[in-house]
Amino acid sequence: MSSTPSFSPLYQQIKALILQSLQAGEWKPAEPIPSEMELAARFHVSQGTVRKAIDELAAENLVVRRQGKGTFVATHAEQHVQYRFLKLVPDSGSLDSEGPAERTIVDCKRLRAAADVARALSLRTGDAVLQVRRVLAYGGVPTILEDLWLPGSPFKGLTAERLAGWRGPMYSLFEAEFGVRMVRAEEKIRAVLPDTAQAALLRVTSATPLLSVERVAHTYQDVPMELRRGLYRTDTHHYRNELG
Amino acid sequence: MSSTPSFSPLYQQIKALILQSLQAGEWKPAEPIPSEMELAARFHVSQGTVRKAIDELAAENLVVRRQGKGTFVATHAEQHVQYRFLKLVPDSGSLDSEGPAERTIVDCKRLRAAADVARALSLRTGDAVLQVRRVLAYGGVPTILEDLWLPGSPFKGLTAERLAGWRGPMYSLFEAEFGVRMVRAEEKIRAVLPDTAQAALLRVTSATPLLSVERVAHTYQDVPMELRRGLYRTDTHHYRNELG
DNA sequence: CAGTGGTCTAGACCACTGG
DNA sequence: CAGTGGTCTAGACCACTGC
Repeated sequence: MSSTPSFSPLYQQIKALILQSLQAGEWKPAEPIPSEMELAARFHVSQGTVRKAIDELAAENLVVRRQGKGTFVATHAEQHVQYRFLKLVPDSGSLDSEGPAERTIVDCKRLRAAADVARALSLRTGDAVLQVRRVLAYGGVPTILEDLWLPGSPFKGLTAERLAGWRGPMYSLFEAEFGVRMVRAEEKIRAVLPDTAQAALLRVTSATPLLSVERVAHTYQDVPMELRRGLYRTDTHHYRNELG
Repeated sequence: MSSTPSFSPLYQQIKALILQSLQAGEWKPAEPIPSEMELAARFHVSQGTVRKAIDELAAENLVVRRQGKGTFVATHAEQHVQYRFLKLVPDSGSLDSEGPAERTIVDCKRLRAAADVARALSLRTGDAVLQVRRVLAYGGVPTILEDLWLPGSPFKGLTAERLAGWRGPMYSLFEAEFGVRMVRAEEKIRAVLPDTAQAALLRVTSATPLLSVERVAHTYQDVPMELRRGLYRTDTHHYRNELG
């Protein structure tokens, strides 16, 4: 029924079209997308086909279904759990018994990308990047030290003040202020010892083993938009993972 | 159309019924389950309803769909990738460029469960458990040291010889010889320093930070059936995780 | 070729939300 | 109440597998 050429299941084509609209910003984060009926009419397919397309988008966390209300563009802000990508949890503390993290921006500057940073972000060595270093503390105990690198152009105008003044997850600032939506990420985890600067910021000795978590976060189309190197203290917290 | 009482969507009830059959061993690992049409007839529902039930089972990796052939009971054996639950990968090596692990059983004995082990396995302190210690090496380099605890009764008859003689993943031995199918697991990851015995087995100094991975693996109904504490060297490998 | 899972449709009805 | 997503059905046809 659709006029789209090529061959793949219809619902995949519909999914791709919806994805384009999401990416183009036709609907803003946390806003509803058109109803299944409307989309079915727009694309000249049955509601069931639209449904299957949206089912996949929902499974990939790009969109959130809410019965009786509609389907909404996913966001890192009002996410039922904040910090969607952070898997570090307190050892004993039940659920979110732990208050919000106390955040401190240690450093924030523009510089030219080193080779490894450039490669991770699909830039060329020497391209402008923004580097941020911050510490997250829980109950006064510094627990996470993060260095992160962002490509210069999409994040033009991002400053330490902007970061420090923001309430809520950093990724929701990226969405609201720069239109950059992180959709998927991959992490490489190692055990390391901190250098003296790192040890000082986390208030541990340099003989304390720490979790090194290197994350590359991607927007749509698997475009890498952030490199983040975290050092996690694991004496009071642990990295929690589910295996299916 | 179904006669099952209570209220939940029909396809959920069907899913539960199929799950019961899986659990009861009506169909063995790697064997096909009845076709959608047959199941629809058996349960007096439409094929579409069975389909949705099976879709969920497939999403949970309990079952594998193969177009034109049928739907098969998932197994840890012929899994397209072996070691379904092992997320440690070589740093540079592309995919499975790395040969199979060289496995060494260091120890295997029956003893009474300590409090922490008992709690993880939902046993009582002092209940019989089997404890195994083994080392996995890649290219002659010992990389993983694992201690694991299994509840005594389901694994009656498991010996070091049985383990050492088995080709393929340990979980596929559990399936084939003891009818125990691990379906889900959760891991708690920390950075630690090894004690002297651990350091010796991995041939590192006791100042080498290692990844501590504590896994609890569950069968059907979320019954815990294995506690596994792994120490991973992360100088040549890393723990890889995907975040959706 | 027959049998399997995979797609697509059209229509009915249910459950939840909000005005 | 009307509008949304969620379930269920029945039937047609497609794509892949193996005999």
